[in-house]
Amino acid sequence: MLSREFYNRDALLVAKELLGKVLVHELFGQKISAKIVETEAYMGIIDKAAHSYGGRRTQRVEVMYGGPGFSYVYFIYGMHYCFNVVTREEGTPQAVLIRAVEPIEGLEIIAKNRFGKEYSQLSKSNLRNLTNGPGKLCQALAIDRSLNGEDLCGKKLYVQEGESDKISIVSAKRVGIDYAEEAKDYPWRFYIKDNIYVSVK
DNA sequence: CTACGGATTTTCT
DNA sequence: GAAAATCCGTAGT
Repeated sequence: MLSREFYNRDALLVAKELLGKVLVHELFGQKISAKIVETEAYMGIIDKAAHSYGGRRTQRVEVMYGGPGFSYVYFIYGMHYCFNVVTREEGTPQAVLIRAVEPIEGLEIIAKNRFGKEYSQLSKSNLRNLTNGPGKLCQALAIDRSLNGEDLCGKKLYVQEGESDKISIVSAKRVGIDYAEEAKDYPWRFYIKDNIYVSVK
């Protein structure tokens, strides 16, 4: 798995380098894994789109103020979870939102979690919508509030190296942050070019 | 293919 | 009391 030091850097750098790596959740002795294909950097104090903008420090965002390499999971729109990786040292509240992944292992569990069906019964539309969004991948990988604050340098939820294929990275505006004034146009979303699981091209 | 609105509840003001 | 780092179904082109 990735070292604590990997996460102890600016979210912009970590967001780019997480692309192509593999997110793993071990649950009930089963392994669910998926390649990270889309991320967004949230740069903390100076970023109007970040939950920690201006040093806002509430119960919800507390984990962002802790050390690097821990998970930040929050509940949004009354029904979805979003999974982030906390970056930078204690006191500097940055994070990287994982926006989309490509399923690798545990396909049956993923299919069941998302659509309550066997993998072989999924429609073409089902397959395309398995993990191509922040809320969708949390449902697919069974990530919920109980995993908020989880140590990603542990054995339950972690990120490991992927295949060392060369990937082409695209930068784009972040999604769903129209309230963030000038910050809404910053090119702080990154994704793997031509990957079909990317949520917004 | 795009556009739109409803769902549903935590979180913060 | 309002907004939210989203998703899904339906209707229209």
